[in-house]
Amino acid sequence: MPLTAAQQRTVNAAVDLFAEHGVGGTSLQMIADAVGVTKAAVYHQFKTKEEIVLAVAEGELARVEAALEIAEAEATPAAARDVLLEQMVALAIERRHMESTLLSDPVIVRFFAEHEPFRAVMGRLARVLMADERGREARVRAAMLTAAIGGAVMHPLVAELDDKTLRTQLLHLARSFLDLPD
Amino acid sequence: MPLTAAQQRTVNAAVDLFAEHGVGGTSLQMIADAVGVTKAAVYHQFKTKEEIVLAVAEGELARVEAALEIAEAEATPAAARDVLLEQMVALAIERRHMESTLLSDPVIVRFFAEHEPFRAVMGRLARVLMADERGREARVRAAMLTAAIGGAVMHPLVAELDDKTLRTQLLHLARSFLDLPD
DNA sequence: GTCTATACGCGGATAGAC
DNA sequence: GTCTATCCGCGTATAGAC
Repeated sequence: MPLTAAQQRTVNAAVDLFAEHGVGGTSLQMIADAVGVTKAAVYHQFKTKEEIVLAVAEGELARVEAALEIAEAEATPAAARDVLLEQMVALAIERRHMESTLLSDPVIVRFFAEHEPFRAVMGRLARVLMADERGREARVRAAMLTAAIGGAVMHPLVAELDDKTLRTQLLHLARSFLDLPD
Repeated sequence: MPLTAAQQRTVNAAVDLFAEHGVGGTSLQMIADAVGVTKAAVYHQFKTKEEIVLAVAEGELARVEAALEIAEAEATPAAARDVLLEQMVALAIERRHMESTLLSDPVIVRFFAEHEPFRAVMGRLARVLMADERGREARVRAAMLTAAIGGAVMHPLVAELDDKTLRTQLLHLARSFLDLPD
């Protein structure tokens, strides 16, 4: 179900505010003020705050799905995995400038853990990431790699690196973690 | 400054509730009920909710510091790094059973990012983790490794693995990421 | 479809009595 | 140390105007 114009304005404002103050730290009043309407007007667009969070999360999910589409179009599992690595790194780099807490927010995390559509996408992501491997080691490796790319961009240690350098290093080290050539 | 008995009871209750519902999802009323007193009594122990969060975060920090003490007692940087890896994996495994969101919670993350004592410990951790290396690659690698160990334990992909297996795999893969022997 | 007005309950926080 | 009472802001919710 596509969003109406008013809903889209609300979501856009919410994304910025969630990224800056966290979901729990963002009130409907703040969102309403940012859009330039009243609380009740926002509440009319989305029946609950959770629905706004859901819309924001779905927006994020859509980007991951787009990355998956590109990767899964490759001919071999190995090629798909490598393309997915590039996509994941690119998404993570974009994300780093939203003060953000957006994906580490418990509320968002809960959505990604509980709602089936999110789990399905995460399953696809894991499958491509593991290529043709199957064992425990491959699972742990995929879990670590996902966490490493997503978490490293927010780490103070890399705060001073510019986007291009960080992107190159992340991709290089991710490949080396998988014993892939550069 | 050590905690009074009443403060310790409050903190103990808070840790469990934060782990289950997140910081934002835990009200002072919930903490008060868990301890068996009123909200105002809790407020007498800690002037604000943030002070409770701080006390909880300091408890977590103390464990990381203890791990660092053990690692830094080693004779060489390489040995210190390897011992620290073991300690970090052990801490992460413990943590996995707190539904948790505790360390990924925006409120907690903010504390670790803004308060100097936390930054100092994180600096020590990074230093030991990088051993005698200095360059950009070492920094990104340390950031990825920290995120990978901390984040992987919560990943759905490894949910079915028992603690011992996960611990072994994490340590094995962390070492391989650093090109270390097992 | 979009908005205003208004009300209810809850969570964070403070003042002051015991 | 703990209580009662109270204040304010926010999230939820409804009725109704444009």
